[in-house]
Order: sequence, then structure tokens, then C-alpha cells
Amino acid sequence: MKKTTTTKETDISTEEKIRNAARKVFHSKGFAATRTRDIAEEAGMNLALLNYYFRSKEKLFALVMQETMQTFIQSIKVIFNDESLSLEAKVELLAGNYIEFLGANPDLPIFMLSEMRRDPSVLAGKLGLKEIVLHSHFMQQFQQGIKAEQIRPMHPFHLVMNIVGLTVFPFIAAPMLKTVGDLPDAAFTELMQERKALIPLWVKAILKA
Amino acid sequence: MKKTTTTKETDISTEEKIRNAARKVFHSKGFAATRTRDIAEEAGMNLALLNYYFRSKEKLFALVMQETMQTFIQSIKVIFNDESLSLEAKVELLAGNYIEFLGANPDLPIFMLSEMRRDPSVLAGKLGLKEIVLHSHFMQQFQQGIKAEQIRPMHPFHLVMNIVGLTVFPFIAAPMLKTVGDLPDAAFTELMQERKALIPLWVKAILKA
DNA sequence: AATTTGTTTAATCAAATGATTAAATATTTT
DNA sequence: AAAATATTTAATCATTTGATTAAACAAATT
Repeated sequence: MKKTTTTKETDISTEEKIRNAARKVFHSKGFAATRTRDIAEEAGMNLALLNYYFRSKEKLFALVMQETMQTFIQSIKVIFNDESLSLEAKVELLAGNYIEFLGANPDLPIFMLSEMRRDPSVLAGKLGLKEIVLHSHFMQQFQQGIKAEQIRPMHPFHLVMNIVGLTVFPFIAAPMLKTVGDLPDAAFTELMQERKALIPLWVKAILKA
Repeated sequence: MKKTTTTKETDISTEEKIRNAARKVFHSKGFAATRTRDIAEEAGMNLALLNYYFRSKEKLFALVMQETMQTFIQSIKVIFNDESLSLEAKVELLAGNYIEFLGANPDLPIFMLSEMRRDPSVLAGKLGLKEIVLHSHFMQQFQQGIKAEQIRPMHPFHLVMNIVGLTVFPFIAAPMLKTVGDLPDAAFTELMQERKALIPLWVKAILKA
């Protein structure tokens, strides 16, 4: 072996270089448009290494996808179940965190959503997510609010779609806004910063509408 | 020629069969994942015909894309500028029409948004859209509402992103909702029907928030 | 009917692409 | 240091895929 015992441990293993490169390219171009040679080049190494470390393009992709989903789901789980936060505070955190995160990973939403459509089996085994979301502390607070007549009754999925839609959709539509709307990157970023504060207000208004 | 002068005019020309097949396959799989053979098969004809009628996969795709954008933009333009409608009525029509339309063409949003990211030049020449939207009757009503202090001041793009996001995002997220949320098709459709009425209420609430 | 023009098919090409192999090089173990 | 094991490279395969071609077929024109 080379990696583990080199004098400096600062260098990243070849395997990890490939994973990182694969993540980057897959996220930006999707499975079908990505060529294994793109990944090799991005990682700065020989094509054969991809197949040496990971058996095939499919396997490598599955790994990246699994990792991506993991990150995504974990971050939801944590906020949805923080019992120290009010419903409003959770929405604030969700919007703020996600807008921050998507600012750094703007390709993620389209990647996840289009690859899910291509092959919904990526989600197999993630069925737990339904329970995580629907039985979360967040949902308890929501149902409680309805009982207390402080919140207009609605299907919980509406609420989830609204929060996620208001937060994520602008990033999906960004190419269009920037081109058609003639919106410079900086202006887009600023709008997104504004939304960190606005989305919680809007969600509150929606809940009472 | 065969098509134009056959006894019955009910039959569709070969060219149109190909266009229809191409639209269907491109919309569902995107450019990169679509093979010209898929289209030929879907159209029930020889592969060489694609290249006979349309010069290449790229040309055929460009045509489909142009058609798709055209439809999309036209439908926006009409509603945004119907001077007989109040702002609320416009939102109702937009939500209602789009939910209806997307129910029949659920692949469209991801298709458009991901292909736009792949090559934003599809939008070249559509820069007029900015003016259409920002100088529409709808926007005049919006600005008027702000002046009259009936609407909380906000960047017009926020409003557009909210309306479109609330309407379109659920269709983009549908694969996830159906799989992870364990939501049957019928239940999803019902939720979307509910949203026809709910989105206008929510938007109204957002405008005043 | 004969000719010309347009349409369709089957076969084939060339380039792109995922994958493999055998040899070279480096690292670890003995 | 020698042997064994792990990593990397360059060359090559096999398949897929977009595209073309030459010939067959059909329709329109003369």
C-alpha cells in the first residue's frame, strides 16, 4: 500500500480523490452525461484506476448517490427533531441552513431530483424517511398547532412541500433567473440571503392563511 | 410524396411522428440519456429516418426544446397580461392552469430546468421574457399594491419564485414524495387539486406578511 | 407508361465510451 | 535484501451509438 503510511498523512488517498472527483462530475452533469474519462481527468489520474478501485461506473455512481442522500437526510433529521426549538425556530433554521448549504452546492437539487426520477430505487431503504418526517417533533408541533386552532388544518405534505419548495426551488430555477431574468450572480445571492428571513415569515403566514 | 395526398388525411406525417416521439423521449429521459434508437423505436420506424428528416440528434433536440419553450412562455404571457383580471384572479388562473397542465406533462419541469442548466443558450433570444414578466399587467398590479400599502414591499422575483415554486416544485419532487413519502398516485393528484385553491390563498397571505 | 422526385430500408461506418489486461512500478512483509 | 503484495500505467477490447450510404420502393410529373 502507498497511501496510509507515507511520511506525511496530508495527502489524500487515490480512492478518495476519485470519490471526490466523481461526486463533483456526477453532481454537475448527472449520470448519463458523465463519462468515466471525465472523472479520471478531474481526479488527475488514469482511467483504469476507476475500475480498479470501484468496479464500474454504476457502482461508483451508486456510492456517490448513497453518500449524497445520507448527508441530505441526516441534516433534515437533526433539525426536525430538535425538541428545544419552536416550530417557527425550526423553519428559520431549516431555511437558513439549507440556503447556506445550497449556496455552496447549487447543483445538488437538480442532481438529486433528476436522478431520482431516472431510478427511484436510490430511495429504496430510505422509506424510514417518511416516519422520520411525519413523526418528527416538528410534525407534533404542527398537529398541536392545528388542535389549538392556531394553525389552519392542512395535509402535512402541503407544509413540507411549501417549506422545501420556497427554499429549494430558486436554486433549481437559478439558471433561468440568471439568463432570462438577466440577474447577476451577486444579485441572486443577495436575494437568497433575504429569503433566509422571509421564508419563515411567509411560512407563518401560510400556516394561518 | 406520400403523406399529403393519401386518401385519408387522418394519418400523421412521418416527420410529425418523429417529432412526437422525440418530444416524449427527450422529455422523459433528457438529452444525454436519450439514444436516437429510442426515438426511432418510439416512433415505430427506421433509425435512418431521423437523420433524413432532421439532420442530427442535436438538431432534433433543439427543435423539441424550442417548441417546448415556446408553449411554456406563451402560456405565461397570456395570463400575466390579461387586463380584465385582478391580481388574485391571475394567481388563481396561473396555479389552476399550471397544475392542470403539469398533471398531464409531469416530466416537463425537470426536463426544462436540467436542460437549461446543461446549456443555458436554449434561452438565448428569450431575453424578452424578462420584460414580458417584469412589465406585465400582473407586475403593474403588484407595484400598485405596494404603493397603496396593501402589499408588503419585496423584490418582484421573490413573488415570481414563490408562485412558481409553490406550483411547480411538488411535481419536481413527486418521485420522492411517492417513493419516500409512500404516497400513491391518486393521493398525489388529490393533493395537487387541493393546491389549486390553496396556492392563491397562500400567495395572498405572503403578499401581506 | 416512362421518368423524375421523394421516402424508406438494411447494412455499414466511425467515433465514443466503459471496461480489461499485462506489464511496470512502488510498498510492505519476510 | 528478497519475496510478496498492492498500485499504477499504457495499450487494447468490445459494445454502444450517432450518422451515412446505396439500393429498394412509392408517388408525382411528364
